[in-house]
Amino acid sequence: MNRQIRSAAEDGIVFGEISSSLGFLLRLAQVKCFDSFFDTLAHHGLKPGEFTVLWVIGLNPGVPQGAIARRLRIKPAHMTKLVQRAVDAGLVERSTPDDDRRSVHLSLSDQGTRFVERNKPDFLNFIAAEKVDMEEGEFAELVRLLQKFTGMEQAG
Amino acid sequence: MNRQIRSAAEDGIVFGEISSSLGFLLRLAQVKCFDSFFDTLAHHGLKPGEFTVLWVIGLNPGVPQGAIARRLRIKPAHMTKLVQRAVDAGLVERSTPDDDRRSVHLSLSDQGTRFVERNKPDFLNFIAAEKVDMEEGEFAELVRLLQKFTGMEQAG
DNA sequence: CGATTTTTGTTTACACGGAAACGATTTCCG
DNA sequence: CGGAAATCGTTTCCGTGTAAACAAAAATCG
Repeated sequence: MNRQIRSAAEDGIVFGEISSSLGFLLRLAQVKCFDSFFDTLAHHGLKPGEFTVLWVIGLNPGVPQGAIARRLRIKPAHMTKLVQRAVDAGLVERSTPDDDRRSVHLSLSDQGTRFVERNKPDFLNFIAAEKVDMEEGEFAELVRLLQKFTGMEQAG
Repeated sequence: MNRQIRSAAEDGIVFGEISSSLGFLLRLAQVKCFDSFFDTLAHHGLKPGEFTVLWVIGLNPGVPQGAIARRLRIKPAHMTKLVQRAVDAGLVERSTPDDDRRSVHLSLSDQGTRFVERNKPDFLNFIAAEKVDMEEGEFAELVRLLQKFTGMEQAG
């Protein structure tokens, strides 16, 4: 018998060197987080990226749309649609400054501010709860290393 | 002057607690890996997931399609198309075992085997090169923690 | 055995995100 | 100044991945 075939049939699938690939592991980890996010926060009708954008606008009122897009690695075409939906929902307000009439600056509306404030606890609790599967120190270390890898150390 | 607005205008955007969110960091990290992948391996005409599937089929010939989909977190509907393209490209062969005629088992064709063998070095070099931005030990630790988080420790 | 339920993969319809082309403005320089 | 180039955001079009409904086969169970 070919042991490799048998083990595959038993779902003992072998991954080889790819199981040390950062990109591969990141995707698996992200899917896991994503699933967890929806299990926990689906009832808010929010997707992770949507809440993140609201959150960042709230912390940086008047920020140029393009600046957020660059920092969050959201492509301009997508950012336009994301912002459009948020404006339609009454959560975000656009303004065009006189000193550069190409650009669009973003702020939360009063309703948007209340929305973020109201959902903030759940969102932060979710961040805290992500670590359930790991030992405390290891989770902190994982976050630290990812911050370093992504260059997010200094933006807290 | 409002310091927060000024710093935003200078792109000194503040992220607050979200910069410790695992999901947020994973997305940024994945985008970074993704960009790096295309900078390095675009000329192969491969996307990361496509090569990964070929790789895993190569290591587990005759593996059921659904088993790969589950382990790689690829949804069945997507898996069907992915496999269809690989079959159309002559890289993968389907077979329906007699003992379960619902299922589909996958193997690399001769051409697919040669393809994986030929591109393996570049792919593995890419995995090795991902660590350029970090210190050696930290990169290894990051991989270890992600393996633990995703439950990939034992599948190497 | 025969009807119901479960499993496996496919089809269809759609949402998300991106590339390319574009319009509007600003900046750069000759 | 004035034309060329760069920047900023939007629009259009398309590829990718998903959910839902489906078809076929196998397992379950009365």
